[in-house]
Order: sequence, then structure tokens, then C-alpha cells
Amino acid sequence: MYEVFFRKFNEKIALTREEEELIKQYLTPKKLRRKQYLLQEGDVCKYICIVEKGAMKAYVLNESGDERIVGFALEGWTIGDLSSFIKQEPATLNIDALEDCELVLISKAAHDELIRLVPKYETYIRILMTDAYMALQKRTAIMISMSLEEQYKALLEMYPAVVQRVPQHMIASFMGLTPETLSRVRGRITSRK
Amino acid sequence: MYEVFFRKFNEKIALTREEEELIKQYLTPKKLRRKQYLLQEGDVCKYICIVEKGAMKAYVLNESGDERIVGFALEGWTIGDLSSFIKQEPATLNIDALEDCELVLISKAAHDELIRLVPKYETYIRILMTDAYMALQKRTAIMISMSLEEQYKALLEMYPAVVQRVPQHMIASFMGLTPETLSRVRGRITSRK
DNA sequence: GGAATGCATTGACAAAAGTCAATGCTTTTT
DNA sequence: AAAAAGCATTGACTTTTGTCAATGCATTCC
Repeated sequence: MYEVFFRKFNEKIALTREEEELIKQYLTPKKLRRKQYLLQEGDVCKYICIVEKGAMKAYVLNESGDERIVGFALEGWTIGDLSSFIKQEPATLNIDALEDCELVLISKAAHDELIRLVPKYETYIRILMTDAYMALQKRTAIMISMSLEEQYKALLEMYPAVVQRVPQHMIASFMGLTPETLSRVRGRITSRK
Repeated sequence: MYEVFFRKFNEKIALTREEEELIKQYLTPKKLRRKQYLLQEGDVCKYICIVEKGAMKAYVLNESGDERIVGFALEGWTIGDLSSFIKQEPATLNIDALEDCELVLISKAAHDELIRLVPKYETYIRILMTDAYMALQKRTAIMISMSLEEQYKALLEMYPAVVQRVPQHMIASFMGLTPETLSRVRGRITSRK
């Protein structure tokens, strides 16, 4: 249990057995079936979630009521409405399972305690946030500076596992496009290349 | 000197006089004239930069060679090519001064030392990264889920000082639009409202 | 095994955004 | 004070993207 979580953790900062055991006490395992919600808009995000197995997506609904995907999470990735989690305010994001999932949850209380008690946890979170921010900056730069063809190619490079695993209409949603437009973009890429 | 930097720091975590003095030794002041570069694409980002006075922008160049603005920084804000800074790899961002600026710089060596020596510095950076990530998530959600009119209104709420202070063609660039389109979007908002 | 559902693609058309050129107004430069 | 540069706006036109409808294919569900 928690193999993926601690593997990812140790890739960034090596933990002793004792530290691992201590941290484990603050973690909660959870299984989620495909299409089940982890979080719904308006609820407070009670947990940061690390995916041990499966795949999740986070999205907002636009005025027409259709999903715009803000992010995905595969094995080893972290997902949650961070803003809602940190401030304990109602969430703007919806998060649900794309596949049957095994998750590790960290509650706000556990998170605060871990930061207080385990210096390496704070360091890990600092690095996690930094990495997440860098990745989102990169995605933002891609979105505002490239043609759709180039955006799609860049996402393929940046998130090959996601593009492979997730239906294309969700990639379209992630890019802020309709499925038809993404289909045509892909057509242009394969015909011209 | 460094008033704004320490004011922002103390808003998040209170420092003792001794801690302030210690941290000060790792900071470098720098003045930059309007239009001068802090960083050019291809160079390694040597410093994280906090704006004491003035305004900066970070941008990428698209295939047509025109600027797409990734972010602004006003007084008290932080700017830099974080990815380049952390990995000490060539930058993809250009950063320059919109106005004459007074800056506080933190080199990579200073940053690493501060993290090692001053626990509150690591905490501050963790919070800074978390806040930056939350803000960028919000901006991303806005960009993929809203009409241009709503995007502009949302940016007005999110960054009123920026919209007020910066020429509109830069706001257009920040939104991934041409200046003409933003002008028309603004026209539609004021006529319909 | 057949029906239903979800998904990607394509076509025809409508709506939105980009491009190019021109204008008028400031601000900056000299 | 005059000239130049920067900026926002507008109009005419082009290109891109969205919308709606239809099709074909694969997967899932009874």
C-alpha cells in the first residue's frame, strides 16, 4: 500500500523507514469506481489526492454546461482543487475518475500536521508545487503562443501517456477546443507530415 | 532597501530581526531601465526577481516573431523563468522592464543556501509556489472555459492593477489575442452593459 | 446476438477571430 | 515647436473555429 506515493516521494527526497512509518499514519487509502466523483464544484476540497492506480480528471463547466478539463492525473500524479484545499473554501473544480482508481488521500489536518512535524514533507511539497507550477507555465506558454497543430504536438511530447490513454474529445476539452476541431487539426498534421 | 520584499515575506511568515539580517546578505539590489532585459531566451536564468518598484513582463516569441506575454510583475510580485532557474538550463522566456524598476535578485546559489540555512525561507518559498500555482490554475480555467468577454472581465477582477497600468495590446497578448480583437471585445462589453 | 452507447470523422454552413489598411489621438523625441 | 512613434479603434475582407447533422465503427450492456 502507498507504493507509488512513497516511490515518488523518495525520487525527490530519500526518507528513512521511521519517517515513512510516521507519514503513513497520516495517509488514507481510497478506491474510486470509474465516473465516481472525488470532488464536486461547491463542496470544500477535503483531500489532496495521489493516484496509485487508474486515472482522474479535473474540470470546470462552462456556461453551456460542458466540461472543460483543467488537468489529468495518472499513476503517481497529484490532483485536487488546491485553492479550495488550502483556503477550505468551496471548490470551483469537479474531479472524477476516468477509470477505476486506487488513491492516497491527505486531509487538510494531516497536511498541516505533516508540515509541522516532518521537515522533509514540507520540502517535498515545496518541490511538488514548484514542479506543478513549472509544468503549468509551460502549458500556458504553449497555449498562448502556438498554432493548434503545434499545441497538439507539444502536448503529445509533454503528456504522451495522457494522449495515449484518454479519449480525444477529452484532449480537445483540455485544449479548449471542440472535438471536431481537434479531429481536423490531427488530420492536417498527419496529411502534411 | 528591500522594504517591499520583507513586507511581503512578513505577511506570510513573521521574521525576527536576526533572520532578516541573515537573509539580507543573500539578496542583491538591481535597477533596470524601461525596456532593458533581465533575461533573454537561451540564457540561463541566474536570478529570481522580486519587484520593489516598477513593472516587468515575461514573454515568449511565436513563429511570427511577436510577443506573447506569459506574465506580468508589479511591486511585490516575483518573476523569472523558474524552470530555467531551478534546472539551470537555457531559458524559453524573455523578461524585460515595462518601466524603470528597482529589483531584488536572489541567485541560485543564494536560494539553495537560504533553503539549507533558514527554514522560514523554505516555508516562504513553498507558500509562494503554492500561491503562484493556484493563480495560474485559475487563469487556465478562465482561458479554457469562458468567452472572450467573460475572460476579459475575469482578468479585470483578478489583475485590476495590471489592466490599469499596462497598454491594452499587452493585455491582448497576455490573453493570446490580437489587439484588434481585444478592442472589439471591450466594445461589445461596454455597449451591451 | 442484438440494441444501445460512446467515439471519431466528415460535410455544409454560421460565427468568431485574424489580417491589413487607415484614422485620430497622445506621448516621446529631437 | 515640429516630427516621430506608440496606441486604440474601425472597416473590409480572409481564415479559422464552432455548430449541427450524418455516418461508421467499436465497445458495452441486456
